[in-house]
Amino acid sequence: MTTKGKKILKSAFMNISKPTDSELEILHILWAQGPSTVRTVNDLLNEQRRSNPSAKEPAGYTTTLKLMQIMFEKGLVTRIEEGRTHAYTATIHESDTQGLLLQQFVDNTFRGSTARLVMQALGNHEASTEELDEIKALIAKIELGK
Amino acid sequence: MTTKGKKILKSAFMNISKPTDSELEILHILWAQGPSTVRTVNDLLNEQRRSNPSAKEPAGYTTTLKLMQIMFEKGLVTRIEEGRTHAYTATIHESDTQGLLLQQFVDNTFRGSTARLVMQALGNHEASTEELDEIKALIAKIELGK
DNA sequence: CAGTATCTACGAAAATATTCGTAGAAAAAT
DNA sequence: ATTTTTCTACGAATATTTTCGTAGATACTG
Repeated sequence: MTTKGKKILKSAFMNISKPTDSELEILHILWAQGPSTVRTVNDLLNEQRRSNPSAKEPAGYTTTLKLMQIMFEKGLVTRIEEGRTHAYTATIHESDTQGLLLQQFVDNTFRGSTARLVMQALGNHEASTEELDEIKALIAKIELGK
Repeated sequence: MTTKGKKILKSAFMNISKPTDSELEILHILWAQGPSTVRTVNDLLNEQRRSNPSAKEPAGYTTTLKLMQIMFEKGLVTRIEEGRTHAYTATIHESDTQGLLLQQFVDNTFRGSTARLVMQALGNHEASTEELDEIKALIAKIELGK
């Protein structure tokens, strides 16, 4: 098996394949919670899904278990045994992952134009005053560094 | 079949399902070129892929044909017969599609926080002075409207 | 005209992602 | 101590996406 054509996360960790949408849902929970059991992840996952009408149907326990086992095989998570259960931890950092997914998304959807992405994001979405201030501050900081 | 859990593009056009990655590649070509034949799309597609080392392998002609036929069935494109061949046209607008894909992407990857998306985008990517100015202008405009 | 190239349509294989049932071990509950 | 619950492991069914081979029609070439 070659890696040609595969999408690869090149964070501090090499050769970790891009997480699927389902995997990303789980990663978000692990990032927010820290090391968690399958039970915890499954409960939180379904809680989120139930409170979001456009989300997928709640997942069965073994579905989440299987996904996390696959993520373990892929190297997306590690796990340690705690008695009978396993505590899972994400091996990749949230911002690394977001950065690389963003890069791919900009390439795929905006043909690489970050500016157009930002315009679209700010234009469509109702950004709060606080968000806008944060962004302005960031721009100022970037301009200083130029 | 219900639409529950399906991802739906609600642009001016209702009930059009979200394009897959491959479909998006084709849409980009149609958006850039206007009405095009399968042959044209396939040629341009493979040209792009060959010049991008992290892209997928070039696609066979019937692969692209089949994809475009499926897109036609889904309503993502229309087509008119031109002699023996078909000229395909995207039915959805680029900015509508980008907006809705972006919404999903922000939800999936940034848990809905547009601000964090923008921060990540500006932070990682080398934005040009012109881009930054454009963005500042946009922010000013949004703030005026508040 | 005969042969070759090019097109559509279509079925189905291959690759990938998602879901769940079942089995067996360990813990908890009664 | 027996029953019930809660784990992991694992195989396999489903669903989705991507790829391609083949067949038949039409256009092009020599």
